[in-house]
Amino acid sequence: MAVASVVRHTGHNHPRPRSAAVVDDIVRRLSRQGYRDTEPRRLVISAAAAQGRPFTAEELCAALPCVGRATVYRGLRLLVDTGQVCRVLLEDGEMRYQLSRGGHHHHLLCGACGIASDLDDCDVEGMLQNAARAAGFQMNGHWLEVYGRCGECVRP
Amino acid sequence: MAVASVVRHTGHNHPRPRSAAVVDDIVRRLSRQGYRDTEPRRLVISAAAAQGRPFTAEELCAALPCVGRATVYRGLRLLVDTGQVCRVLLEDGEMRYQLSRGGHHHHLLCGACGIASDLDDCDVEGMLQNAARAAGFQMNGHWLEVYGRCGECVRP
DNA sequence: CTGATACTGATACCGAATATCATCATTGCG
DNA sequence: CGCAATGATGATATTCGGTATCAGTATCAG
Repeated sequence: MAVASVVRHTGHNHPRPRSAAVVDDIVRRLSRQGYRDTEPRRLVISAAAAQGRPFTAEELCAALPCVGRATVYRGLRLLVDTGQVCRVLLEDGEMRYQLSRGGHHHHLLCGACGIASDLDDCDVEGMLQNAARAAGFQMNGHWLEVYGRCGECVRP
Repeated sequence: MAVASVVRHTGHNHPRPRSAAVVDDIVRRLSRQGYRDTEPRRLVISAAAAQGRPFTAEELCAALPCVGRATVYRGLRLLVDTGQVCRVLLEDGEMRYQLSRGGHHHHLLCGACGIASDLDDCDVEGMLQNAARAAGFQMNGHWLEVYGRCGECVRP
């Protein structure tokens, strides 16, 4: 794959593919938290960024035959734990992953093309707070996924 | 309606637990769909009904040492597929199960005691429909879990 | 440069879930 | 009621996703 062959882990000034900026960004954030900047880790991030739709750990492994399984799994877990990648729950219960743009948001999951777009501006929070409080429940978090068809798949 | 006096398919006449009505109810619904009324299946349903909080397949197996693993897994899957049992997604991504009272509802999951109570009267549906439509998305389903502390755990 | 140490990756391992298949139980039907 | 058809069971083998191990390596602070 093109991306993998170009990305380097040293600080050289090569012309980079556009996903390189995203990778750099994440690597920088990780560095700030004490995590090292390594090539396998960059490859994992790069592959995650290259996926067009929510992916599984196994798919990442398949996309990175040159990186050890354990490393892919560890890298993915690190990204999830640090919030760089968010979990995406499919309608059938399968768990997948997707690079996160950060901030609170939910996913609009298209059952046809499988793409997950983000829904940022939705105030379920307040409504849920009220409903939960009415039930004597102190809410401090929620998980929401929305399923259906994206615009492209509805009107082809 | 006969209040469940005896278990029909075995020679034993155990006194029925009070959950027997629930079990009968589910068995009847399954029968209507062509699934047989068997003792192992009843045991699985009964065990599922006896759990006080969301459970895993393994927990059911442990609670039913006299029923084969495969049978427990098959039974649980059947219950999920037919809507008798609903999936409960924990905050950390773990999937558990719980007997469903039917009808559309969400779960208020207490992180302290682990109990999942139901939230029936909440109109996230409409709000989500609007938000999704605004994003050019045709919504036809959603998954929502609410996390926090139940009344008992907040004020002990 | 250099040492401390975080990281890697081949492999072994683990646990959850499913496939197999001979046997058994349930139910419809005569 | 009794019998055949077939759905269900359960011991076992197997698959599969994910983690633990650990010797060797790369990174980065000093």
